[in-house]
Amino acid sequence: MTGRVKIKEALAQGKPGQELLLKGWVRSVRSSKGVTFIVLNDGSNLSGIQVVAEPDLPDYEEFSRVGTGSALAISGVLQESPGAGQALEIKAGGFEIVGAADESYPMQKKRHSFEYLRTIAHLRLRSNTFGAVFRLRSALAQEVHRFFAERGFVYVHTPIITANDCEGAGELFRVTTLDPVRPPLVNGCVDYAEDFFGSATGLTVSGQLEGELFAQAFSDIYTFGPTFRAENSNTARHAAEFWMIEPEMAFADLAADADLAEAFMKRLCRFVLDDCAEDMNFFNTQIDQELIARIEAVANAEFARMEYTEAIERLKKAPVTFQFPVEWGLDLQSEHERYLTEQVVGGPVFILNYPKEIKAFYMRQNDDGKTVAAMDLLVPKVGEIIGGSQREERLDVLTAKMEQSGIDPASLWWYLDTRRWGSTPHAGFGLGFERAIMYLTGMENIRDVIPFPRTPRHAEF
RNA sequence: UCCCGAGUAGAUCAGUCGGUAGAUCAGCGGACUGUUAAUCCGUGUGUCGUAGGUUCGAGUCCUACCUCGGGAGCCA
Repeated sequence: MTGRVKIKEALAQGKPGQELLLKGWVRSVRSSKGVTFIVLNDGSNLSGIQVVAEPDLPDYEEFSRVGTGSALAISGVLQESPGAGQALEIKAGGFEIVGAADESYPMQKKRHSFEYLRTIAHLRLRSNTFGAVFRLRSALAQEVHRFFAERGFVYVHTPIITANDCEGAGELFRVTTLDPVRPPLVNGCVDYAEDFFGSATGLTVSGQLEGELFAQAFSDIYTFGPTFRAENSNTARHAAEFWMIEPEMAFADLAADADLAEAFMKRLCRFVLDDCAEDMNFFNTQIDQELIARIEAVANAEFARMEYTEAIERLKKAPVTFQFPVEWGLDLQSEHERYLTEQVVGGPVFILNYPKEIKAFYMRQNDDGKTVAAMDLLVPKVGEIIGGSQREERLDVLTAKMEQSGIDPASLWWYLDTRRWGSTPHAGFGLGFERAIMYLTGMENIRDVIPFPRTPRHAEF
């Protein structure tokens, strides 16, 4: 007998007659007088493996009464299964109850609501759905790195603690070592000069600005790390802590940015279909029956490109009434985005060149004086999934935009320095990792694709 | 933060006109020689979210608060 083997390996590479040692947790027990079946799962796959025991097994009685949730070690022989539902199973020759679980184990064999499972986030990991979600999340993260590595992108770890919230994107979580009850004051305000970093600091809301600095030295870079927003938003799509992927390319314009985003999205779709097939089939069966067809369509699609101005014209001509107004100069609402991608295009579409008033200060001013080189990628069912832009590389234009936006250029002197010496046209985009997972799995709540989600009033586990 | 909905057994829910608490599943006990969320028989379970109020009487009506969910805004 060799050492412990993962169940996925045993099923993929094992041959009938082979002796195995398996370890995992009990998902279900089906017992009758002459035979007992236990589904054992060790997290390596969705299905687990069926363990068969007959009364000749030493301590058969104890085995047949083991509780759901128990940790077991099973030694036995792999054999072809006469029953339907699985090709291989293991005939138990010996077992050890590594960690017992009694009847108070909160997870039942039957289906639970996601709301209930969130209250036992430490145990929901042992369910089919969350096993599939977090296996896929792990595999997808590794694929993100492979995608960029193959293209020669440098992976940057941008700071998590930062003194700049200049993007104005969301509220900052404060980071401080000052006494919250009696902070040092100067002129009635908290004196952050006394604080740990000598200035007011918080958790990062984006690594983009630092990413741009790296792009001006390494050409092509990406960040992939945690991001924090202290917004009090209670929706299925918002979390206070989430992971974001932000590539940035020097010597690149908006078209190159869209090309990268298209290749990236298609790659992620292709990957989960090919390499997470068992889990994807589960999602397709249990969560969203059109999932695989939709992801397959995106993987094979030619992404359309449409000017914002044209998008507005199309929406105005649309034979449907929208809840929100459609007017050049206004931002697109979710209903507009979905109409464009689902009805007008029938597939993924980039909307390009938005009015400058509704976009961030760092986006590149177009020659028309009215728009900036921004892009949003819209996909069926969710709307916007990627947002990006070509950045303003001209020092004078950028400085003026900052002043118009109420940002003190002096506070971002280092950002402006990259425009001062060796400035290049450059572009990048941002993708919320959890939103990508939601899209690829059909899961509808961000709290169910983050292991231990942080949302207003929730930092448990 | 705003709007809407919900909170009853371990889980998911029903509860009529205000009259004193119910189903299914899980669990537990038993049966069963190949099951697949096994099946069959038997069996128990309650601070009805919290605090007030109306009433002879409140799970049910009223008020406030708490929590959760959905939608919106904001966004990734």
